[in-house]
Amino acid sequence: MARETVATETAPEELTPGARKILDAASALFYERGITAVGVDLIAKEAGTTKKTLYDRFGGKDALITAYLRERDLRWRSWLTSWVDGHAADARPGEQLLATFDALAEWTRQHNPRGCGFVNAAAELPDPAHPGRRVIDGQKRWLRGYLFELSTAAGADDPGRLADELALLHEGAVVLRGLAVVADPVGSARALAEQAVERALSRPRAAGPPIADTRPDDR
Amino acid sequence: MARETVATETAPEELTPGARKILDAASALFYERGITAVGVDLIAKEAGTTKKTLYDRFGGKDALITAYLRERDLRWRSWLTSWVDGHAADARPGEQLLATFDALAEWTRQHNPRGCGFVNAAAELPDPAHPGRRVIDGQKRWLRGYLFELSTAAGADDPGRLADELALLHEGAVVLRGLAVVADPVGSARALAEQAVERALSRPRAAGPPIADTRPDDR
DNA sequence: GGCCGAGTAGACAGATCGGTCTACCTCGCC
DNA sequence: GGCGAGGTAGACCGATCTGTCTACTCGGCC
Repeated sequence: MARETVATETAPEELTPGARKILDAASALFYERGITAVGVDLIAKEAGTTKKTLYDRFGGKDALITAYLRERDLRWRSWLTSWVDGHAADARPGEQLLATFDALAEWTRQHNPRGCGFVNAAAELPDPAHPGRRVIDGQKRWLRGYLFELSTAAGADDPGRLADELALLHEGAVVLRGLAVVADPVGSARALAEQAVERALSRPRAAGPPIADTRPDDR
Repeated sequence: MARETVATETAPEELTPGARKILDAASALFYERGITAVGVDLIAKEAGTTKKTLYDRFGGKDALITAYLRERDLRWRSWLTSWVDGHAADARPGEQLLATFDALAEWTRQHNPRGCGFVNAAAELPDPAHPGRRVIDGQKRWLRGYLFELSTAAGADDPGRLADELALLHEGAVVLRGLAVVADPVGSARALAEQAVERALSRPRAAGPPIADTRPDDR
């Protein structure tokens, strides 16, 4: 029983060819049609494999859902960090914070026509005990933490507040991308972010003990 | 066939007692557990009625989903407008725009522990032809239009841009409410909104022809 | 009294759900 | 040559899905 769940524990590169095809098919179907609405039969058929392989490699649908979320999370993290590192490495303070919105713009263009995959998944996983929920929480916490780091490095007067605000703008932009009601949500978010960053940097943090982060609950 | 769909076309007050119980039960279950995951048998059982009544009154699950979204939409609209009218009727310009976030704060406290019901529903209704999608689009467009009206009344220099920004902040706040990663998302959104409103009102609109709205696609 | 809208009770249908199973094939490695 | 991991093919299970149906009850209205 412990061996079968190996696919959800190790790096995605170590997946068996069959498991790789299944995870690819499941990722596309889960995002495009919803998690509950997609059955394991369809996934196996779309992947060109059989349910046997699916259950041998992943153990069950819940584990497959979790693997889908985990891989999407990893992809987003490396996308964002490599973009920020590459496009604003030695720019003026605050530029890296705004670069996250440029990364988001390109990400949504390529991978997010239907809104945030994690928000959508959370809507379908109401049970807080579901393993996928931990991945979703981790993704949101990671982004907020990353923004907190960049805010601190930029010298924001209250990096915790700025991180909260920028995380909010990220979420709002991604969600509105999926609902065609605002012309350029990422652009609007970036404009608001510029204001927020400007304000946070206009009153530079006083020298002294570093300001503690004010995250809601770190358990 | 035309008669059966009466419940989805008329005001919710005109619902039959049985239909009322079914819609109430369905609304709670759809929001708390997700739309696809909830079956009609459970809805009928939870409502203390039978499937027969459900199909006689609503015609089918899709129509029931649409009725759920429609009623939730109406409730939110009247909640927001009455709050804004009551709490900031004769205040200084821009105050009404910020009052929408106070209304949102109380709304999420009472009705939105699991994020935006419309965003969650959109995640489960990928088919653009589903009648529920029109309700979701209508809700988002209405909010954006309402914010545009308030922005214009407040004398914003670019009410279209301000409406886009405030709509974005609303969405971000509601979504983040459902994911406990930011301490007070509505508060953060309100803080950002204050900045945006202040900026939009600091350069009052020049006299002359009214600025045309720049909505993405009004069909 | 007669009628009809509304509701209850519950069987029923066909499809699909997640999940298990047997049987067989193929490939690389010892 | 033998062995085991990975895969294919497909039957099978019980449960649940949406949706339909018959039969009966109740209450208000003409």
